[in-house]
Amino acid sequence: MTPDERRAQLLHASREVFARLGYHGANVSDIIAEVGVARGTFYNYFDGKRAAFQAVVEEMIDEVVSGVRPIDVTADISAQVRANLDRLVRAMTSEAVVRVLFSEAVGIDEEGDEVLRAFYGDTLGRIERALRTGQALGVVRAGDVRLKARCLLGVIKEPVVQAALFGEDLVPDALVAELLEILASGILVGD
Amino acid sequence: MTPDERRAQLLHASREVFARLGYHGANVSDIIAEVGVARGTFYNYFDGKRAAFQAVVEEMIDEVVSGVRPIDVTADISAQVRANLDRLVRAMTSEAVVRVLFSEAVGIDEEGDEVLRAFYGDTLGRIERALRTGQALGVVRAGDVRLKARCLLGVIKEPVVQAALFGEDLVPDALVAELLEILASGILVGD
Amino acid sequence: MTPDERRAQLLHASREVFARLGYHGANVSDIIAEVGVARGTFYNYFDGKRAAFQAVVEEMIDEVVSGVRPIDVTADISAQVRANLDRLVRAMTSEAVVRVLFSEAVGIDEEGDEVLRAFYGDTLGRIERALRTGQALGVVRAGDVRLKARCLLGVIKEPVVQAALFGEDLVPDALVAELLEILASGILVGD
Amino acid sequence: MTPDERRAQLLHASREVFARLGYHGANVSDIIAEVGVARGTFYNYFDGKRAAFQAVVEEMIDEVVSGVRPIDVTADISAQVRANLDRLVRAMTSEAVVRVLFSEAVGIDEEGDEVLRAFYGDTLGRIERALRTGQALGVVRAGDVRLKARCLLGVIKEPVVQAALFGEDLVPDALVAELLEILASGILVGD
DNA sequence: CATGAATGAGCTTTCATTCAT
DNA sequence: TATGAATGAAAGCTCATTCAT
Repeated sequence: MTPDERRAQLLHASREVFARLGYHGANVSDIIAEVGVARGTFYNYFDGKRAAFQAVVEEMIDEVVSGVRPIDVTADISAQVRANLDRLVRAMTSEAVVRVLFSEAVGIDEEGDEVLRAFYGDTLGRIERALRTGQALGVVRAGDVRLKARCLLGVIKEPVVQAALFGEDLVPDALVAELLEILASGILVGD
Repeated sequence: MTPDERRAQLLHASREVFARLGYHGANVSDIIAEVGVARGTFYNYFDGKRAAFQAVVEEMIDEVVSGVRPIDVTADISAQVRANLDRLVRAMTSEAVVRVLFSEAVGIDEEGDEVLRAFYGDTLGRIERALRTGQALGVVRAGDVRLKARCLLGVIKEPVVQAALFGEDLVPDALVAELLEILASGILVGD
Repeated sequence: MTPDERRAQLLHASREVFARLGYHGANVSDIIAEVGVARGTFYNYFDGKRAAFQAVVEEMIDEVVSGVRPIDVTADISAQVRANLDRLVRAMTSEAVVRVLFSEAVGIDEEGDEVLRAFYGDTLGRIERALRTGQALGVVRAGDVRLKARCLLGVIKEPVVQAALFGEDLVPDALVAELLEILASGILVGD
Repeated sequence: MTPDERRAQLLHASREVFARLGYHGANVSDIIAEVGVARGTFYNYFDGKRAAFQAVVEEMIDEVVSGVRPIDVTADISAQVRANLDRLVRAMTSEAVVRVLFSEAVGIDEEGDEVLRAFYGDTLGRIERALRTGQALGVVRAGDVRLKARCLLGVIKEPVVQAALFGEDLVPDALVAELLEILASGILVGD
């Protein structure tokens, strides 16, 4: 087993353990037990529990962020929006991601918050840009884009978080459909 | 100082400390230092750190939930919706509430999750009922009410959470206005 | 047992243990075992192993330093010198003091070195002042007082250190007598 | 690179590292990093950290001890004494030697103490023999030679140790001159 | 009721050493 | 000989909780 494989193995185990037990509930012991490796080995690959968690968070952030692609205004926009939404929802529809990224990662320490701010800053920035492009094209309503972006993020995230909290399986397609409708028309019957 | 006052005092201090330091970052020492009372006294009023936190969470849940009143269909509906949103946003626009309820309270233990599920179940139930009423009245679009309710919660909650994460002051009025627009018409320019 | 007594008890045990095992050889476990107290109790009284050691060192420094009294030039000088030497030698003729102060305390960390520098600075300062007074009175040879002071300290300290290293019992009186002779006439037969 | 060269290289690096960081502060990692060699290689040449330190100590002891030559009574004695002192002071006036030999080497374990006892026994034995010769020749005062030897060692060693502790540069010539005066006449103005 | 000294399980982390390649 | 991944014993420290006063 090469060092790279070992590291991957430990990272994977960390992800499992942190998702199952949470940051504070998880021990280094749990992680090494999962891999079947000695305590010292863990510290050969990560600076500590905190660093392993950070690595897990960053991996998850990558998964989520990489799903959001910039909109090509010369192609079918609504198809791209739908595709982005779809990838985003699917990336978030992993209990592990929800648990770790949206719950455990919050408020561990200042450095962790920094990473999270970077994540949200990045994600929201992408959404904002898309919205601004949409405004220029006349397909997005006028108004505070930052606020709209946050609302949009919330409308996507919350159903996922709630499904995880209640242990339900989320059907991505249904959520995407609902989201598209809300995007298009809101919730109230506009006349 | 009567026992009730003592308990209130300790609860208040707990709230402050948990909001400032988070559940895992806070010590019983911090709480008793805030009140200026001996360690044993704390345990005379609460079963432990966990129980004090639970009490804080429940107090906060009450504050948030009590803001959402049932809609009286014989009166001006949109005014009631606006008023509900307003109270909800204001109740959540306390850094303490956001920090404790939306971050720290998640995933501490199974019992805590139960309380949280109750909270969200209650809140979402109220929203669902309102939506169903709205559907019956023809002012809310058809479709999965549970999903809509969660989306609605997210659209309210996320801007608040993000503002807290980035340390910004949130203007409730602006948020409420935005929310109303999204409710009514979505984000995209309807045809 | 009052807190003060407890602290004294722990300090005493720390002194014993550090003297016997050295700083690096000693564990907090050794100290609490000596007292028969729980681990946490130790940390209620000292910030940690390092702090307990510091306290021991400072106690010992006090014992040694307090033995050196300023010379009253209006009284019998040589008697005072003899008395000072006597107290100094006796204070240092404790295996514990020698071991801890002259061996273990050196080079633990920068803060520890600072304390040690303060100790030596203080002690050597007293000796220097006495020598300068002696020079003014014409009873001490001219020359670099700082260097003389260090030589003087060495001539006192080394026999004590060596006796400890070889596990011999040192007879303070014999050492004091020898020191007085060296002070007065050196080692070589003067012309 | 021959095995002998490798060993010398590792020994040199150990010396550097132990002098800089002290025995307990130094890691095997530090030593191999200094040489740029793998961990296992270190253990091919030394039995372990302890053994490498011992080798360093013994090397230093040789340097110091070899400076003290027996007195040839048929030649100029005081010139030989001066030369011995000079070599001794110069050998000790290396921060590395002082740090390692006079601080770190003390009290590591029983075996280390044995080596140190051997060193001091040897050095003090040489000094004692010289003193005894001097007594026979009538140039050294009568009295306990062992005690005198220790005092003599202390008067040499302490200024060196103090200079190292305070980070001062020691001028060997000045120290030698002072030592010669103390040897000859003590510190007090005789008769 | 209030006090606060005592408890001790449990956690993270270090690092000298080994040994298969 | 050189390598370096793996090992695991051992240490320091925290802090929620208890209970005798």
